[in-house]
Amino acid sequence: MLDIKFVRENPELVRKNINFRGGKVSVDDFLKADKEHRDLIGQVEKLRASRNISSAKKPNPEELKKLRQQREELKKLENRLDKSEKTALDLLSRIPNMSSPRMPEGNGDADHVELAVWNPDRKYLDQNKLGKGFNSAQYMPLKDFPVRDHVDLGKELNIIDVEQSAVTSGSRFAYLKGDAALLQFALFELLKNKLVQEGFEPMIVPVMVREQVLFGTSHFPEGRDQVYEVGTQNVEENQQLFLVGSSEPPLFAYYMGRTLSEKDLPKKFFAYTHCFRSEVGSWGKDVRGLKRVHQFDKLEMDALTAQDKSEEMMEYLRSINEWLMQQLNLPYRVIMKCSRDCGYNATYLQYDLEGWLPGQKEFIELGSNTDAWDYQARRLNIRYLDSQGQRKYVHTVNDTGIPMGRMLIAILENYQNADGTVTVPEALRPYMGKDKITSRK
RNA sequence: GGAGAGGUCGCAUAGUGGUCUAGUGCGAAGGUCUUGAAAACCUUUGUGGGCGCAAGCUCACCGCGAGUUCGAAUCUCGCCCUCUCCGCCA
Repeated sequence: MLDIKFVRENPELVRKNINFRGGKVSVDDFLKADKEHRDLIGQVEKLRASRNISSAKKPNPEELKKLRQQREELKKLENRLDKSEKTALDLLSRIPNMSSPRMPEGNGDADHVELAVWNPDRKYLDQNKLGKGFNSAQYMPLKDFPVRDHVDLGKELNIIDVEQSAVTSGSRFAYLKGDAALLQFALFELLKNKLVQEGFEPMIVPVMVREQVLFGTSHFPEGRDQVYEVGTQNVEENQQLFLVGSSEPPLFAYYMGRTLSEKDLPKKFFAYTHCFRSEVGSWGKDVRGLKRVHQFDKLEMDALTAQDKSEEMMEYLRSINEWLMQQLNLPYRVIMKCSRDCGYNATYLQYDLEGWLPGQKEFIELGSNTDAWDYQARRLNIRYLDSQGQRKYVHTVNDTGIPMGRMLIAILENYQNADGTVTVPEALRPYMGKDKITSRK
């Protein structure tokens, strides 16, 4: 969340930014609750101070009577204090992050700014051509035969089964078999090796976490309906656990409450986890195949940086995204997301990586690269001591890395051949042990 | 699932209702001494919030949350975590 003092001192800037981002929370409501809270703090502390003085020594019976009365008064005030604090904090936590000056204003697809467009044959598109009104899809490669989508292809090759998953689990699940499963492992190997070489720390993390963790990364309160709650029956008493939709919450929460040293920054790490998403609100949309499922696997890259270093980190993560796509020889673009479609409240600036699908003739989102500035760090209370001994909040940057299911879609559609086989991308062959996926019925 | 032990300032430990404004040791920072260092000695040493231009004043924090009390690290209840043992188990 934002620095409470910043909001008090710059209500106009914050209001403008909420509007820019299409938020609904009212700054005035917050300021009012905050003022009430601070007034109550003053009253409560005055009472506590006088009590502390009176109780320092054993009071006489007459004083006791007075003090008993005072206690009741204090209790009432303290109740009001708690309530006002919760109200103010709840409102504050719903205010979106301030936005990068680079973030374009807009509502959706037409308003994102293209940063790079690449295809395997012609490489980068001239930067000067990018911009509003340019249709980069026309630059992307097409097939000269009827293209099957990943669901048909997966069925023909007997490597993706969404019929049996419908029986076992319902809609929005999939079985990956044989070469599809091997492809996923190969993708993991390719990026994992690169990240280890780049000095990222490999992590295996809990995928069931407490509310506090999801609040910390600002997936709560606003994104709560996207998250699965675990029933309490087989869980420790009074524990409400949630299935994560991303490894970002448990990864960042690993450093929750800690003060790091500036010389330990940046910290780069990655995790490979299942991700669970309810997808309420998108019922009926993208229901086919692997595109939007309740459970998928992800290799995610995250980083903690010193202040003023997160933008650099974001570019670095983007360079890894692009390295991966170029290793795989997949056509893609990188876009800068616009103000009313830039992920969640924590976003300071967001890039999306989109792969090209020659069958659908459209781009598919393959990942988000988000600079959250100090927004998550403040909630998670992750700080560092700078070289002057000043305590500061770190900046957090997170990047999807590889969303396995969707990357499979991109590979299957781009690498299919007219005869129904799929060529294995060269970079994955060492891990696949073959160069072609053929039907194995 | 059952039984027991424990959780106090960076670390280690003391503290079982009011000089606890949490003591002591270690560590760390500064200083004295020294050619330099070590040792010794002296001083300092947490986090967060509110008020204030500031100096400063004040509140909260002893795993977490409730409660008892004029007053809680200390008493009561609930919970969490760690360790040991039994049971079950990949």
